[in-house]
Amino acid sequence: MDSPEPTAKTTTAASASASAATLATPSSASPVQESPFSNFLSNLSPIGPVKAPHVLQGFLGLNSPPLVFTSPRINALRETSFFKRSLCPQLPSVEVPQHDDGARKSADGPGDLEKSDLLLHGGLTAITHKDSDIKYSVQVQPSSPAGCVDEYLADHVEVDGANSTSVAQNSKQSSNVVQLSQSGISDSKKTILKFDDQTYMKMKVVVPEAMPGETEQNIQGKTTFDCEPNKIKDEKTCGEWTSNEGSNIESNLSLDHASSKQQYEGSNAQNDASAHGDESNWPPQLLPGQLQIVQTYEHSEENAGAIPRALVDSTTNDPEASQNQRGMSRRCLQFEEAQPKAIVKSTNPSDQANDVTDSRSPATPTESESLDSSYLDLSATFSKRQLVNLPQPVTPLFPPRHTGKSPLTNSKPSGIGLHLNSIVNALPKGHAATVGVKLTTAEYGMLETKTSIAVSSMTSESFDNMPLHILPPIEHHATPHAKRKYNSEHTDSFEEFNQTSPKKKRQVCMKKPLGTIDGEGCKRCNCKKTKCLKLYCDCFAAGIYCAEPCACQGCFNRPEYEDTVLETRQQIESRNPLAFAPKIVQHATEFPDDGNRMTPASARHKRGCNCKKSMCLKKYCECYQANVGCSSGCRCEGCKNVYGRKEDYVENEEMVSNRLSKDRSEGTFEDRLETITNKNDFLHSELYDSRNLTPLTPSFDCSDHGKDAPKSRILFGRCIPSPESDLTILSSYTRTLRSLEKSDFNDMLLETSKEVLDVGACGQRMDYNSTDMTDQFSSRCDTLADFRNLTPLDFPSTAMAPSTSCKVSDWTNASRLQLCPKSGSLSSGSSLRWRSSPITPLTQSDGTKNHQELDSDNRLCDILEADTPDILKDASTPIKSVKVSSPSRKRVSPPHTRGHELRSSSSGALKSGRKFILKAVPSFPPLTPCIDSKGSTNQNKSDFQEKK
DNA sequence: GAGTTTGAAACT
DNA sequence: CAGTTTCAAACTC
Repeated sequence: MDSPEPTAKTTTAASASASAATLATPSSASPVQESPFSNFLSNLSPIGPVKAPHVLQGFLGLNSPPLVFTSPRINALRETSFFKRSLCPQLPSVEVPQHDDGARKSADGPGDLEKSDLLLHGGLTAITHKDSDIKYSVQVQPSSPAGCVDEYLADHVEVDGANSTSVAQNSKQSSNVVQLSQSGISDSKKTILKFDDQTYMKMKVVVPEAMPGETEQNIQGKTTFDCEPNKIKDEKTCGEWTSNEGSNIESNLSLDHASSKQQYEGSNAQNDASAHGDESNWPPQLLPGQLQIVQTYEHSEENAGAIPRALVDSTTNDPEASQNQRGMSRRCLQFEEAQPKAIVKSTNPSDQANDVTDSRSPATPTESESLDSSYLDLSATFSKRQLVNLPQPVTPLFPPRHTGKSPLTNSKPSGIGLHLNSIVNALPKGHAATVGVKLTTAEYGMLETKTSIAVSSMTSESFDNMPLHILPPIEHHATPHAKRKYNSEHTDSFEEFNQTSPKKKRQVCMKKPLGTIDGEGCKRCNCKKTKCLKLYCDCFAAGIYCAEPCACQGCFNRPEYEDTVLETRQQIESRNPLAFAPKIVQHATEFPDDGNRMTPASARHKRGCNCKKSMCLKKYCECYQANVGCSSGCRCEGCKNVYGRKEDYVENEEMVSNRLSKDRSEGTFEDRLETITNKNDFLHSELYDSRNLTPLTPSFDCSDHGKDAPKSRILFGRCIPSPESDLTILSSYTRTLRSLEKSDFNDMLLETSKEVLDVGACGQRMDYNSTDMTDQFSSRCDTLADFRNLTPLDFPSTAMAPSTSCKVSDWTNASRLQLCPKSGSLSSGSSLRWRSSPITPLTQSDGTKNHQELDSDNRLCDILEADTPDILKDASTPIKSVKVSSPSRKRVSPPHTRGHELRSSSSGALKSGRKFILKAVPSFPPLTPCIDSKGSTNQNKSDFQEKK
């Protein structure tokens, strides 16, 4: 933890080369915040005073090189560190001033240093994530407290000054930085905003936001934060920029952090250890992010080197490109370059930058960036996917969850859980889609990140439609991009709140716009005693910030109190992981076994209602309020729910279970599939139309072409073994997937999807082939249930509970892996995808061949699964989740046990789930809308048949 | 708009 | 886990 200094020493000593030495020294200094280097730097350059701090910071980043020399690890990291260096310059300019100030302002004592170290570590971890995925950016922010950010920034700055690599950028930044430093912290911030244009402003904004979120953020961070809003407000889009760009900044920060981290680690083994320790010690918010990051880092380490380079290159290039693009380009570069790795290591920013910029096609700064980046990321991810192993590199997604803590990260990750809730409750269709994406990203890490990215890219357009200010923590914003766009569009709202802009996490609940679907969008709460920090508050429960329309008193559910909100969320989630999960889930049980029967309301309330006097005919009843029928989970008395009585539901379940048993014995698999598909389509259409619950983003809808969306939902529903499965969630995921398809990403996905489908088919075959179909199903169902349990989600919740995510994220990741495969087995259509879910290429022993290939697609599935799990979990089946998956995504848990239990319990739902699974398979073709290309679905189907 | 009813959330 | 309390929305007037 405290080792930073030692590391610095080592680094300095090691840094024999002049450039390396300069860089290294700063880096070392930056962590420690010691001024020797800064002084030295100041002396060297006229900018000195300003740069000195920057240099220090930058050097921190630079230190990595020296560090490299010092520590054996460094070698591995070196490349990354170098890349990071290049990257650092970009960020540094912005952060450096803050960092320096913050460091100085903050107690100079060792404690501060430790903090910084911790932060740095967190940043490093975050960086690793970055390398793997876009998510990293998000993670970084969330994970790293403001202090961390500052340090990182400082490092970057130093790097800029020190490194010649990113000359142009550095020059720009350095100038800005210098000015800032001179002006003073607050002034510097202001100036930064001005200077930064987009990127710089973003950086500052991000930092301040992050800082404010944390309790003890550096004074600088606070000052910046305070100042920023005003400036932002002044600038029309300040809020927007912050929010939108926040993602970029996050990415940048994350990158920087990553670079610093790597360097840092490389230089000091101790630092690494300390870093880990620090991570553990970090504030809860940070911890989750860090944890996630760490995990991802581990996975991504292989790729880390390449990625960092890419990042660095991108960053270097970014300066040249528009600032907005920078963030995006970085991400994109990371992904894109990650594969190429070789491309640039560090110094040749221009070339890479050019490439990046070229690749990008920014329509508008924010949007274009977001979109472009998303696309790029996607492409990168896909390229990775091609390898099948990609998921790991992509890893960064997790951080988003954690992001709840850090504004940036929060925005992305948190989105999921909250989104789900919000979506279910009131979010517009578009939101739902986003939610799904977010969820996936947040919890599923790499896969999620990819998907999220893809989604974000895809949805970015749709995001415009997304007015909701979803709490970041819960939902991991699929991608910063989406946020960006969203923010830009909704900046006004943000401005109102003042804060907000940067924080992506929760988006303030737009007055009514959100409710586009419902009309309400966000309910206006009227909390008086809970400060809108309890589930009593609809806004809080939905993962959104309270907005003007709210009549709440003493409201803390506002961006200004993001930290408080996140903490509270975590607490609530700790008590009930599903607290923020969507309440409405679709029941598999209702699936039309007969084929003709469509349960208009397949959706059900997770926990069910407990009405005694309202007979479920008033809005007191949550089921009624959600326009869903009561289910066996309800404890209502005298249920007369017009959407479906509890009694009827129970009967259905029984019938379904009976039929399933029958079908198994009698019907041919294909026939079933056909019938099922037909039914499903119908159901989907109904559900989709009837339900407000699953708001699709327009974009998604478009992609789906209407039909597809419903189908996809249906499939998912089928996939869900348990009656409780959330169609809505699934649908959202599918939508996201679809959106992805639209994007460039589609091609990649299609290929992968095909493979995945094949795999899924194989998996299904396996299942079917297996003598005990039921067992398999049950097991799968179990796995799904496990997933549910595992990933309560945050997706939603996770999304909602990004903060809690730390724990959740870990297990969720594992669960995902398992789930994917299992899920695949369960539900044919969705299952295929899930199965294929790359995450667990292997998870399923089913022996699917190319799980890896599938994995890429599976990621999406995973995401979906992740979402579904939450729902599922919540939903009826409290199946005990068996921790299953290992980080590697292999299935650890034995589904059988569960399956066994399920059998024994033999709830109709389970049975129905099985049927669904079979059905789902056939439905794939229709589902195609989902991420997977239609062709892929067809192939899957064919494959499946063949296998049969 | 005030008061009552209701059921979920929170607490014990 | 069950019972009680608290809370805010839904509802009524």
